[in-house]
Amino acid sequence: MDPFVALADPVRRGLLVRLARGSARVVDLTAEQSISRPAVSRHLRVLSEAGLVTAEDRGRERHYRLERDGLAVVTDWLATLEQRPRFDESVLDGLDLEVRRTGRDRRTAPDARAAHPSQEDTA
Amino acid sequence: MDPFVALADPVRRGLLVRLARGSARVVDLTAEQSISRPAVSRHLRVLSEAGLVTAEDRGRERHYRLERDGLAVVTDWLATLEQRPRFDESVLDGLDLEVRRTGRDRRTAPDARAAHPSQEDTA
DNA sequence: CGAACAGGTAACCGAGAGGTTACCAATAGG
DNA sequence: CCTATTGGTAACCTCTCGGTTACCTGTTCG
Repeated sequence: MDPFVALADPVRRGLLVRLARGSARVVDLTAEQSISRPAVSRHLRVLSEAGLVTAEDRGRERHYRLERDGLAVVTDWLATLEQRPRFDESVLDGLDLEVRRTGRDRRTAPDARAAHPSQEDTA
Repeated sequence: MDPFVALADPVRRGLLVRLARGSARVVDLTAEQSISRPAVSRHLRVLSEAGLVTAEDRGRERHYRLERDGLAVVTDWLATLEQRPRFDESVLDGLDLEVRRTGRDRRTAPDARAAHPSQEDTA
């Protein structure tokens, strides 16, 4: 299960916030969520399959716990996004505009658009 | 628009990854996504409303750019989750189990469950 | 043993997400 | 000026998501 999808639901985020304070049983989690217990149970299953929580059975009750390691895949992805490239194509992009304008006047270098390929032919 | 929801879709994440390399036009983005341009356009709108991208009109084309500041709300939330509480309730939780077991033998302190309130009465 | 409690699953249902095609406006450029 | 290009929007359709109620199993304990 995709952890990004798991985090998209506000109820599930609420459950995670609650579990960040410590493990809890399903009934306890349900009491704070104003939705039915089966709904909470399914949300917990999604979170579990996403690797964001783990469950431990103790007799007739099941204790869910936040699995912080599961957050790594999300934080790592975000970290790569925050890294700006060694050479931002957007400057290329602006440069491209200049070339094209010049091309309009000089009527040369029509291959300027090769910089950002818009292959309509393949589509 | 909820940035968490915006990040839940793999196509949108792909768009963000692409934009992390530099700004791009809609046709360019569409060429890499194997879905129709209107679909890409709507994804971009979602990302824009989530504050994850910004658009700049240049003539007839629109250049989308990654808005790294918009990621902050997500990363911040994740950061709070990763903070373990000064006193984890799960130890309380384990302690609670002891008390309850003792209670079973001694038949005393039935209010032990007050530690984790399961108010069925309110439901 | 039998009642109460904890919790998962199944069946069902309405709303919304995401895809497509068709259409439109605006700009670029021969 | 006329056509191609860019890109947004509308209408439509399907499928999944998230909710509920009903039902079941397993554990606890008087």
